[in-house]
Amino acid sequence: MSSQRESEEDLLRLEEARNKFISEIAKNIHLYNISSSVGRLYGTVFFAETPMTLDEMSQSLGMSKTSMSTGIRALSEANMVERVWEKGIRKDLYKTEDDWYKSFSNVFITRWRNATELNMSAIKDSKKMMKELYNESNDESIKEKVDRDMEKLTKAEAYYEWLNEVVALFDTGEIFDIVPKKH
Amino acid sequence: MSSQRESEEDLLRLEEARNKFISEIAKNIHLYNISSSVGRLYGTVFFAETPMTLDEMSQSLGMSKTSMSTGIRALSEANMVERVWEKGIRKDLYKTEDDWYKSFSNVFITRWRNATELNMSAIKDSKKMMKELYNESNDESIKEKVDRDMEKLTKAEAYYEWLNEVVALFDTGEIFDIVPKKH
DNA sequence: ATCTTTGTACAGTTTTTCCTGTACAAACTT
DNA sequence: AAGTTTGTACAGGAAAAACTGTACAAAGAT
Repeated sequence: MSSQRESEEDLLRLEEARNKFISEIAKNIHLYNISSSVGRLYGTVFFAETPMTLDEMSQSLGMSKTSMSTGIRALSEANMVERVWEKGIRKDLYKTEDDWYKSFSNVFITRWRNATELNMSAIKDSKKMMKELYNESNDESIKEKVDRDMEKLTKAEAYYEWLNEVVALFDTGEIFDIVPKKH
Repeated sequence: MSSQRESEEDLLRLEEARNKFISEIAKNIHLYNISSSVGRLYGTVFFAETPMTLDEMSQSLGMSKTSMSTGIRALSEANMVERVWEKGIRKDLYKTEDDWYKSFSNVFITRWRNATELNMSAIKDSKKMMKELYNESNDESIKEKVDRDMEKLTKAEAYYEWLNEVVALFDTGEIFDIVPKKH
């Protein structure tokens, strides 16, 4: 038999244990470009026994419902939480995406693919402008400068091509042949 | 022969071509947890024909020398620029690290390794607390909750182990056997 | 030893980000 | 149809980050 008092103490201890992990998540989630307090939100939903409503989150974190709304949106965009349907319940319900591999890949792939593509396209533009300048200029010192710059850009380009292939490794799931998922 | 006027125009065009790339870097450098204006600083040093002093950067960007100092420190910590010695020159000189693979790896590895290790250690702590609670509690509903939480944490742990191995792939350079460097 | 140059710590200001409360539209209930 | 409930847009306020100028210590020049 367990007394009421004991149970309350136990619940506090459970809270404490959960909080340890939640705090760490909050500290490191900036790697996903997500703020620390939205990280706490994630942690809260992660440990929730059932999918949570915005009001429950607000209550649990002592923050406004508006913040919960924007926080959940950020987490959704990063594929870290998802909306869940339950019949008879009018409020929106959210749970954490339980495939951690998927959320990591999603964030990593989208961010880096986007960056490499934009950078590569900027390099192409810059090179094109420089080539034209090279052909049209009569100034030797300018031509030398352009030459050096183009070389630098070509090196950068090669790197971005490499990075793009690395991203593809994750995108295709090939990475899991190299480093298998753990169970 | 090239006139003075022509050369000035050419220099402007070169500036413009460089700026195209610099702006793109500035836009995407937040992926390295570096602010946009420090990204411009990076780009400026990248295209400089010789290593730059803080005063030259300040002049070139129209920003305070203090900002250059802190900006360069951030870039150094990310291994994106390095200090360079030239005899007879008293001022500190900086150039960009020209091995892009190295700077990427450095940032990626340090950040993610650090995060995974802290998270794994937090998971271990949380699990330990939960195990103790499980053994000491007499409340069945608490025990169930603890059970479910531990399962969640175990899943997260497996993921972090995987991530850690992925980081090792980059750390050891093994990644270059899988996706070879471009030339 | 004195004078100059150079990088950065620090305090104050500006800009940006984060958070809240109010207000309201969309959807549901009666 | 009128009345509720629920999520979010938006404006204003609080907190954090970025930037600047001043001041000074360390190192170099005279």
